[in-house]
Amino acid sequence: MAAMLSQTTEYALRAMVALATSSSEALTAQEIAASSHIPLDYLSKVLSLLSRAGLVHSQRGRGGGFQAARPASELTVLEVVTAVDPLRRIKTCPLGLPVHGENLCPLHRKLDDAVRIVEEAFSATTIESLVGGTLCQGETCHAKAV
Amino acid sequence: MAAMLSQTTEYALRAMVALATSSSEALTAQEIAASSHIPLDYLSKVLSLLSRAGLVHSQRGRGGGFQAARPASELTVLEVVTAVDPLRRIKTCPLGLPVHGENLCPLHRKLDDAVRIVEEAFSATTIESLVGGTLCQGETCHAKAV
DNA sequence: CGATATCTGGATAAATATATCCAAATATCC
DNA sequence: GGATATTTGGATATATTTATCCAGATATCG
Repeated sequence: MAAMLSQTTEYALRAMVALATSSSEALTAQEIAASSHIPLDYLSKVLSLLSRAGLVHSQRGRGGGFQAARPASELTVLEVVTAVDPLRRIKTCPLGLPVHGENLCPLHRKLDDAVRIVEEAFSATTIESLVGGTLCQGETCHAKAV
Repeated sequence: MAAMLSQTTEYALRAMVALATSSSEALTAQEIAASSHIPLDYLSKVLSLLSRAGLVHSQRGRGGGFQAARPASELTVLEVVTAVDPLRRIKTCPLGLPVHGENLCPLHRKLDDAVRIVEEAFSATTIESLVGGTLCQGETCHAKAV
């Protein structure tokens, strides 16, 4: 029953969209958690991953919070995914010894193809392109849903 | 750290390829487990799912085993995946109330797009097309890998 | 019918992902 | 400097996935 992307990935993307959407200098974890419906304590871990990956800057203490390290127009979905829960390309045979280049069996070549096309789609999608339609982001989701 | 596809899915596909590859009437779970390097007891559960979904026929007792219910040329990867661990299209906003049609926010529309293209790729891939290159299937994987 | 081989399915264990709790470090404000 | 707000990170709890164990049902063979 596994989704294609983990919950951690979903949270990381929501958080980056929240940061990209915000006009203020920085958002606290609490603010992001509230607006994006993410459990605060878990979000803290995810933001920590994003911080270590260099995608956000963090500031401790009163008045602190998180800021995107780069403009949303220069940040892709793939980078966010990779920071918290990388897509795993199949490079070697999962059954045995390493197999290089094109030497995967047809099954694993096809499965890797699927990962690759998702990778390509995500690398062509900026966080900026996810901002604007406020429907599933924050409170407005409930307001506008029917 | 989640892969895009679950271990269960990987096993189900290996098993279907094994059944499609075999020339004999039926394969026992033990034979499939050995040739495809799948834990026997776990494979039993997976084969049970495939059986309930009608993708394989099972026969109990001595001389029994599993057979593909349909020719491999008429069975797609998507059907196998769907039988054991369905891809979950995003149809409603994961944050709030149901949102119909095109009303997902940009983030979830993009994520659903990714699921959709994988779905399309898998529905265009037959199990038959996975048979033949024996590299990552069974013992030969170890033999030919360098 | 008895022995054997096999699937079926329940119970349980181990590993991993997700979530929660809370103390410590750090920065700001007064 | 003291009070407060915040990130950081360790410890633990819960849920889910994966794996294992084993008894029961069922079929074949002699």
